[in-house]
Amino acid sequence: MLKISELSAQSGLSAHTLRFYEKNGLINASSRSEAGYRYYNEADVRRVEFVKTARNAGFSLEDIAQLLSIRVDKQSHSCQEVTDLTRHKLNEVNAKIDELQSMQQTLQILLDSCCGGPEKATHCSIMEALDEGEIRDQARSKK
Amino acid sequence: MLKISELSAQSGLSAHTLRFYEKNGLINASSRSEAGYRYYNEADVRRVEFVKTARNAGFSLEDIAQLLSIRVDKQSHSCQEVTDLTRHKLNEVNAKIDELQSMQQTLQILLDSCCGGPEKATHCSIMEALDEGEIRDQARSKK
DNA sequence: CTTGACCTTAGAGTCAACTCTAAGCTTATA
DNA sequence: TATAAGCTTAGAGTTGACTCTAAGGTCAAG
Repeated sequence: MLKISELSAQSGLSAHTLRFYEKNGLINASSRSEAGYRYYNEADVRRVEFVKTARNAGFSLEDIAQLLSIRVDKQSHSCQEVTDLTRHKLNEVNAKIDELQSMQQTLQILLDSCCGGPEKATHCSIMEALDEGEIRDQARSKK
Repeated sequence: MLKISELSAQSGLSAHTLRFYEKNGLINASSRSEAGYRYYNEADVRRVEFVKTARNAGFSLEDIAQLLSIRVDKQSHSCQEVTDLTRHKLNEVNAKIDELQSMQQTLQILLDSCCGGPEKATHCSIMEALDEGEIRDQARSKK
């Protein structure tokens, strides 16, 4: 049984974050000491690791809550539900990458166009490009 | 001279956003009617367009404030300042892309590994992979 | 028995970039 | 002249994922 600081050390998540995840229904300490201290058993630790792994894969806490509810009762859920979540997340990630790559290109072009020296910015080609607005408009994701 | 709703229509930014930008020192209406209505002249409109363009390129509002302060007094600033800002932003964008591409790969591998069918999730390989934590750890950007 | 490290809670604060609300003027149209 | 559309402000709310604070209880070592 681990105390919260021990789980924190082991998992790399702060005690604050562990409590925050608990408040949001993601994890739980399966028992408490008389004084109310959280004690985590092996299953708790595995659940925390699951959350960490899913978070690393890019899932939001809300997504993870869904994945967890599937995890505790796999009988009642299908692979399709899991792939749907995953595909949806992948689409989001892809959209974000597209957006960033477009910015990357723009910024690279700007950088390449400018001398970058100690010259006065009076004729700086970056400033000119921004002034002209010659940069293609870009779908910006809202959320 | 444009009223705020007219500038809004022309620029595609909401009146709310225009006021918000003003509150943050990015833009200004160079004059006001007797009743206090904002009136934007051509220079104002150009400044708003500059902000829009810079935002599309990926600059934060804080970056844009800096770019604007260079813009109004190019004599006192060098190309290097401008490229520094741009390079810094490019580095941020590149880091974010790396992070997202790593997620993309992970998610794609997960998706490829799972049947995605109506089968019960009892042996779902995505759930298993998340359980095993076999997914490489990933630097997650803080801000 | 005291000190200091650790634990508890509810709740507030942070970040960025909006987005919206309320309450009250102003202006254009019918 | 009445109505509706549009403008003003200060200030609060949104989102996601934390991060921190305050006020207090607990526990092990010296």
